[in-house]
Amino acid sequence: MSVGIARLREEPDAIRKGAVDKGEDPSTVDAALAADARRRTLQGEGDALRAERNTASKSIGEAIKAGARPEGPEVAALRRRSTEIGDRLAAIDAELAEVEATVEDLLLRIPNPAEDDIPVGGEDANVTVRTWGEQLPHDQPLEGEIGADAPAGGAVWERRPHWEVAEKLGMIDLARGAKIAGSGFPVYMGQGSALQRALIMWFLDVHTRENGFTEVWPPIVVNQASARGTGQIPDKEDQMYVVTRDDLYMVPTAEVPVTNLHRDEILEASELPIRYAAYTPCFRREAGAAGKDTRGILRVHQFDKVEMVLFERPEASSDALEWMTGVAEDLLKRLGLAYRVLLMATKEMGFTQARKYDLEVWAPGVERWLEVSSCSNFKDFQARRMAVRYRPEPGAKPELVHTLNGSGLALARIVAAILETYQRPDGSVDIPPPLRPYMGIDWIPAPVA
RNA sequence: GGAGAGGUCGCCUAGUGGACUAUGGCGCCGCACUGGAAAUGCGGUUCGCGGCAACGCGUCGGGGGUUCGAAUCCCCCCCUCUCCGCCA
Repeated sequence: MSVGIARLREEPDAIRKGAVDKGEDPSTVDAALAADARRRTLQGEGDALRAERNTASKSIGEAIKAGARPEGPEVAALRRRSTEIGDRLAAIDAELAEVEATVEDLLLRIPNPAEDDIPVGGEDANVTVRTWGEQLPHDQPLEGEIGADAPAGGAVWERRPHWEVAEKLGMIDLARGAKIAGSGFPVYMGQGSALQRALIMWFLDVHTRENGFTEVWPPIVVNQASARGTGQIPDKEDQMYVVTRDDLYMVPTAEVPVTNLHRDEILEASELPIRYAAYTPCFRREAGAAGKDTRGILRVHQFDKVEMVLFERPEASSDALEWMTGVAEDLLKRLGLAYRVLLMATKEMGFTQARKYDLEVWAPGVERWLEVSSCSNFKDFQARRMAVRYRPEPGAKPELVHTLNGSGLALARIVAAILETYQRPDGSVDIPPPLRPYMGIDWIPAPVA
C-alpha cells in the first residue's frame, strides 16, 4: 500500500535497509512478504472455486430454461453442488480477508526508503548544503548601529528574545492564550495580528503571481481516509488533535487536506504539474515534547503556515524538489533573514519522505537556528496510499504520480526570527520591506513607557 | 435535525434475480479513406488482483444480508439534489 508489494517482492533487501536506516523495524518486511505469499495462494484457490460456482449457477439457469422443473430432482442436485462450493468458499474468503488485512497493516508500517545519496544517521549526519545572509550576533556595540537616535558611548546592545520584544509591543499574549485555550496557544494582537496577516497574504501572492501556484483554502479537519493517505495514520496519530464525536482530525499541516484533493483520481498528463499553495492553521499536540522550547512561540500547539503541494510526473519530481526549495529560500532572502539549507539524514527525515531539505533561519535573540520550512519529495509513496495516478499518454495505463510538499513558510518561527532580527536598541522593530505595503507601516515604534 | 428523490466503467445513459464481454451515445486510442485535415467507416476503450501465458476472479457510492445465482431484493452507513426546521 505504501512501498508497494511489487517492489517489496523485487528488492526486499533495499526495503529492509531503508527501514533500518530510518530506525524502523525491518522485520515487518519479511512478515509482509510471508503474508502476501499466503494471500496469493488463498486468492488462487478462492478464484478457482468462484469460477466453479459461476459455471454451476449458470448451468442451473440453463437447465431451467431448457425445460427442467425448478423444483425437480435434476435442479436440486445442481443446487447441492453449488451450495457445497459456496461453503468451502466461505472458509477461504474468511481467511483471505484476515490475511489481506494483515498485509495492508504491515505495508502501512514500512517506511519509504531514503534516496541512495542520503546520509545515513541522526541529527549529526545532516549536511548543510548552503547558507545565506549575515548571522547577526547576540551582543554588539551600539556604535554604528542602525537608527540615528542610538545612544553613543561604548555600550553594548543585547538582542532580546522574541517573546520579550513582542510582549513589550503588545503583539503576542501568551498568558491569555493559556487562559482561554491552554499553554502553547498564542494570541496575536495589534501589530502582531497584522504581521501574521501580512505574511500570509504576501506568501500566497508570491506563490500565485510569480510561481504559478493555484491558491487553495481547504477544510482544517479531515476524515480518517485522508489522514491515512498522507501517512499521518498510523505513523503520527498521537500528534493530532482528534474530534472524536465526529471522527475528524484537526490538520497538522495543509499537506493533509491539499494532497488528498486528488485521492482516488486519475489525472491526465497534460494537467501535470499541479501546484497548490494553501494557508491553514496547523494543530499539533507535540506529544513527547513537553518541557521543550516552553518559552515564546518556537513550539506551539497552533500555528499558521502556507504550504506548497506539488503533483509531478515521476521523472520530474527530483528537479521539482530543488525548484520548490528555491521558492521557499527566495521568500527568506526577500525577508532579509539569514538561513541555511540542510539535507536531512535518514533518521531525521520521517516515515514518508524519500528526500527532505530543512530551511532554518537564524534567530539572534535566542541564538538558535529555527526550522521554518521542510521541503520533501515523497515520490510515489503517498500517491500509492491515496491512489493518485495519471496517464503518461492518452489511453495509456495509469501510473502513480509523485507528490511533494514544502512550507512556504511556517509563520510562528518566522515571526520570532523577524522580531529578533529587525529589533532596534530602542525597542522598536522594523518591518521587512516586502511586508510594508501589507502592514501600511514601515516600522513599529517603541512603547512609550 | 425531519421528509422525499437519487448515486451505473472520463461525461451522459439503458438495465427490477440467471442471455456471450453490464447497454447505447459522447469523448479518447488505432486503422482505413485524404496531398493534409474535417466528415465518414471499421475496430478498440472501467479499474484492480492473481497468473510466464492462455486465462481466471473481483469491481454498478461503501459495508453487511437473502439466494444455487444480486447492478437488480432487504438492512446499515456515506454523498448529492429538493422541501421543512434551525442558524453564522
